[in-house]
Amino acid sequence: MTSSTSNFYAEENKIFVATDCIVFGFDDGELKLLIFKRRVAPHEGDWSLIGSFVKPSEDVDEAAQRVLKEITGLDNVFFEQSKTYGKADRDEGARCISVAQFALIRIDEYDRKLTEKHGAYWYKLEDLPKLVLDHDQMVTDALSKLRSRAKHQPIGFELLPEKFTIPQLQSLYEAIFQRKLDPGNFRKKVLSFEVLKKQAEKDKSASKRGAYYYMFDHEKYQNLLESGYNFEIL
Amino acid sequence: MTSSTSNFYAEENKIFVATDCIVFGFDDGELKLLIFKRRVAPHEGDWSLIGSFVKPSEDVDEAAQRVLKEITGLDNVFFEQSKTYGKADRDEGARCISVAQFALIRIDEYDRKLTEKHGAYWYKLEDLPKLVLDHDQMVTDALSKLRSRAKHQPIGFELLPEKFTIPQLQSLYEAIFQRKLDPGNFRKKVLSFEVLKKQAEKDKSASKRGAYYYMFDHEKYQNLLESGYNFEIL
DNA sequence: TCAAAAGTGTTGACAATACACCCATGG
DNA sequence: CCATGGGTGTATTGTCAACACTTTTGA
Repeated sequence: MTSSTSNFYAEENKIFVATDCIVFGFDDGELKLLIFKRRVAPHEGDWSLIGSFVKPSEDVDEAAQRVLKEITGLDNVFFEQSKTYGKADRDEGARCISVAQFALIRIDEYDRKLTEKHGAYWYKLEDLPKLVLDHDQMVTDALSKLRSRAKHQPIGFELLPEKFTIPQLQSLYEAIFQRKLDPGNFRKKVLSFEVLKKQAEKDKSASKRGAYYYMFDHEKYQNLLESGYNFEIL
Repeated sequence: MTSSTSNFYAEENKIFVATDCIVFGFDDGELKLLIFKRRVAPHEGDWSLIGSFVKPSEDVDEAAQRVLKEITGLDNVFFEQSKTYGKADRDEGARCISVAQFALIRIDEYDRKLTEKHGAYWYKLEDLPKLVLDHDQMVTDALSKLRSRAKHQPIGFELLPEKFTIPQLQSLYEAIFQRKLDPGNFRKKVLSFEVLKKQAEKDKSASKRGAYYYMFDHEKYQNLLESGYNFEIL
């Protein structure tokens, strides 16, 4: 704060702070987003991201965790801050800024009954309905952030089950970047990082031959990160 | 907001929102940061980033522009949002979240008298004093953001005077990335983008032979950006 | 036995790096 | 005339995309 702001510590300068979550999931070869239909005014009946006001006693990050837990039943979800939306007129109801955060969740783990109870659904990214306020923009921004992160760090793994095959991983990256990748080259690249542990079992669901399962080696990854390794995928 | 939040539209849920500016400048081959010594409580006498509360009637971005104008006299400064700091206990005075934004300014253009009047000074990045609250973290984060942006887009130009030489530009990038670059390769790379207009005059201040001035061609840059060109420097 | 997915190997084009070398000029 | 920084050319190395090829197995 500048030196001339002593009069600013006044109640009338306080404003609402919200957080909205852009929740990505991956299922059936498609990137999906968790949104819900508002059941209270304002904007009753409109589609919206999941969010909440931040309480004075809680961290902004905690607020996001709280909402997501409330709706999916999940703890310990991967979160990253996307961007803060601070236009004075962005919410016609009251002055309110919103800290957007994106989450990546394993779509096989969430609590279906809980989400349905809250009127929340998974939508394919391509056919999202119009969202309330500036939430469309939030999705666009978060998606581009997800892409740039996925390009340089293997965060994509957060969206897959613990055990996954290389072709599954490839299909995820194809969904994120919306383009086909060469199977041979993708495999070589991703294995060259040496952060995948090959399992003994195979997944036979997608082919007769079957594809070996792999697991992400968080420890090895941390070590490489700290020694400044550059994980450039694509 | 979730469906169970109607009671949240209550005055006691409002909190203070501030913005803090990480103001980078480039001078004398060094990256510098504009900070100031607080003259009012709390933390009187401590070094701090430049910032202000966001007024209920103004955009968060506007607030940053306002403060920077107040202290440097500059309008139309390059700004980018860095990150929002939302820990409940980050400011022991009052609950207050802060949206950090970094600015790049041409150090030859600012108003010296104005900054001095406000107790603000340019510090070399290497020997910054301890800053108030979580401002040290803000600087670290903004710096890493500056680096990743500078790597993929030529935002470095915002820090140089309108006319600059290739060696000057190189020296800026060396300051940003804290490592020496090969003059021949740097020149080739940066010219290969074809967004620099060569001028007729030379800068003779750094060598007897003199180096040609260049100017950034914003128009050409915009065109290339829109056609999806990848400006990867380094 | 064959279609289809998993996985391996090879190649050529191109980009990054290191570095040798010429240029211009003020002192 | 030479030290110094500006600027150009080139050889080597490494990386990436394309694609041919082999393996496996259920239907």
